[in-house]
Amino acid sequence: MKEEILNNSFFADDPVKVAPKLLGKYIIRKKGKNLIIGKIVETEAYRGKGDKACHAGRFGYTKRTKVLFSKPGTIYVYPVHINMYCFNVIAHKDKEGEAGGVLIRSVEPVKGIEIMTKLRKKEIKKEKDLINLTNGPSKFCMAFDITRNLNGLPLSKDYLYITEGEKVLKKEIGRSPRINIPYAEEAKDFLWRFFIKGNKFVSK
DNA sequence: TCTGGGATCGGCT
DNA sequence: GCCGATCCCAGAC
Repeated sequence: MKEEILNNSFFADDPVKVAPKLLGKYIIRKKGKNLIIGKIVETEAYRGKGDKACHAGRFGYTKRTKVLFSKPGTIYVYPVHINMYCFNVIAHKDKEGEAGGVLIRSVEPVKGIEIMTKLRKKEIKKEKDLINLTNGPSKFCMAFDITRNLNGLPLSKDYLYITEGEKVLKKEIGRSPRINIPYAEEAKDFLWRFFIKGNKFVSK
């Protein structure tokens, strides 16, 4: 495992290229003295222009979507339903008017499992309970205490950051259409979901 | 094991 | 008003 922190240039590219590159990376949440660490095992790319699944593509520049147009490496958190959030990192070719991001769909717990368990208000009795802790975009947000007060902030070693983590080979990466975007017309068939093949913490 | 429905917030359609 | 980049539980098999 490499502890080197990714810098913003990592995210200054097409989200469809950044999304698979994030697999195997460690996402780290700092809460006081405690660290919560997860290995990223599933991501989805959302490209601004021409992507009807992406909020920026559907609605243009609005109060909610303006964060998608901000600098690569910015945090985008938004409520998807009641008390549930999704976490994205802004990724695009750092040019005026560009928008896009990468959704973290699931992670494998590496450290701080007791804290995640408390935040999720769950108990771990079987292996299945452990998998259920972080194998979905909103579950991951709950387990990592990611809420909308992080929306619009940059990734930072003070509270939330991503490191090199583990290397993932190309042949280990699977891809599929994105999940739960039936309204996105032709964009719902784009193979913009990426995951580590065979990893138990992948959501489907 | 699988499926359908409820939750009851918040931004835009 | 409408409905979602979701989760969880109850009830059916």
